[in-house]
Amino acid sequence: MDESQLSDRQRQVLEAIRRLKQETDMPPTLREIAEAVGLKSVASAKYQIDQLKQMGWLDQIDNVSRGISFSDQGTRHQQEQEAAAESNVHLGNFVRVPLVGRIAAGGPILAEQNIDEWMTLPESLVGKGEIFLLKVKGDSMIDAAICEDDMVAVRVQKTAENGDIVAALLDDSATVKTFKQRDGHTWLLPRNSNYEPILGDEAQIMGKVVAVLRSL
Amino acid sequence: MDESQLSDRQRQVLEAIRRLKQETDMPPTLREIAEAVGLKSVASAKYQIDQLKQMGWLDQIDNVSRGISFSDQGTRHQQEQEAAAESNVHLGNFVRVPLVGRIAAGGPILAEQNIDEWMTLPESLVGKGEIFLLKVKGDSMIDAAICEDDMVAVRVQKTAENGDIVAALLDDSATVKTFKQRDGHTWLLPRNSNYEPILGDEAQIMGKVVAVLRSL
DNA sequence: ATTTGTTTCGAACATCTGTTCGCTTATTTA
DNA sequence: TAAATAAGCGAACAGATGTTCGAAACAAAT
Repeated sequence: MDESQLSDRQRQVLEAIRRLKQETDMPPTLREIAEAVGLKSVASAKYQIDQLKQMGWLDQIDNVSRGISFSDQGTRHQQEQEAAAESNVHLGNFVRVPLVGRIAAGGPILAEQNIDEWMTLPESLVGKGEIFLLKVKGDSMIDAAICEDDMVAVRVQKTAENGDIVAALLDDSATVKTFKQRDGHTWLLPRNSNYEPILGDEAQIMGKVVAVLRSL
Repeated sequence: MDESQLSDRQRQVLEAIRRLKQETDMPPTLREIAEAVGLKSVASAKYQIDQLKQMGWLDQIDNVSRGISFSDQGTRHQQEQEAAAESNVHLGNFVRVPLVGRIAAGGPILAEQNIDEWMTLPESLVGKGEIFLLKVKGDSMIDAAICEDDMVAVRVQKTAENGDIVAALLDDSATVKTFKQRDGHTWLLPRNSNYEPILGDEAQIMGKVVAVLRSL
């Protein structure tokens, strides 16, 4: 994804989208883009958008007004732009994460009714991605230094690597265990010699534990 | 601008706008709002928006799709909401805490040259008071579920109670141990059978550990 | 010069979105 | 009880927005 393969017009369009989005706090319409870069037809703007979409710079939702957004790659580039433009202003990045209470199998984990409260944490602690907090029940992970009533920050992902500490859904209840695949089976390993490994073939991986928080 | 004059429905609408805006990175349409809060008519959503607009909570550009934004006052309130983390009881603020690096005996612990970086944490996690962060060296507290490279939040205080986990200054280096007074002596107890208790009569108590943070 | 591909334009169209209106329902007030 | 107010609904309408299509302008290559 090299910027050098962009035409002047394409750079102009990307920059206009960034600027308009910052000014109005919402993505621009095709007509707003057309006017911003001096195109006299909406179709021309759409043509440019379609090109950038195909090149992977933009995402767009069909038939949705202002449905333009930067793709992951495009976002990365935009952030570099912004960082270069205003280098000293370090706006601390924060993530607003829900503390999930009741867990119901089947339904979406992050449904509104499951959320007890919200907490805002620095991104330096939990990283990027979709994060939620889970309160730890029991002492099955004590040898991994995770105690009862600790809060774990979980980044949503469907799979995991061997050795990752994951939050998994098993029989309507969430559990935190070490993830291990072996002999074609998935195991959820407690880190406490008083507990036995759990066969996790039927378990649903909610995400990977990326941080541990404990209030004393 | 008191929140108490808001009806349940109005609170619901404000919250939905905030949530949808965060999820989609653009303000919602009236129909999206209607569906989000369970209103079956677009007109009902507009009715609510008009109310909130008149009350000064929202701004809206006429005839512009997704033209809804929080007014200055509304934004202020939203930020308070976020800062408060919507916790049911705790209207906690945020605390800006320094991560202390090098420790020098004698001098003030929180001197500027000792501070590596700053982190902003929710007060619900670390509580009130003068707080600093310390990176843990070694595994002497492993049985208290505090590992090497964990960060402990320390609330500054000169004394401690038996059983408290404290940060203490001993021979120019900071250490985290369990505090115990017995037979007129102060002991700093490691929580790892490989280590021996330390006589802490000469140690300077920096403060009490009130939280543990671990990034994985 | 001809061809080819890219880009722009204008217009028509389909869909989305905001607005208005009359009517109902429930709640509050007189 | 009756009137008034608040809240919601459905439908129709108008304006905004995305989409499609054909034609024209333009540049580069043959």
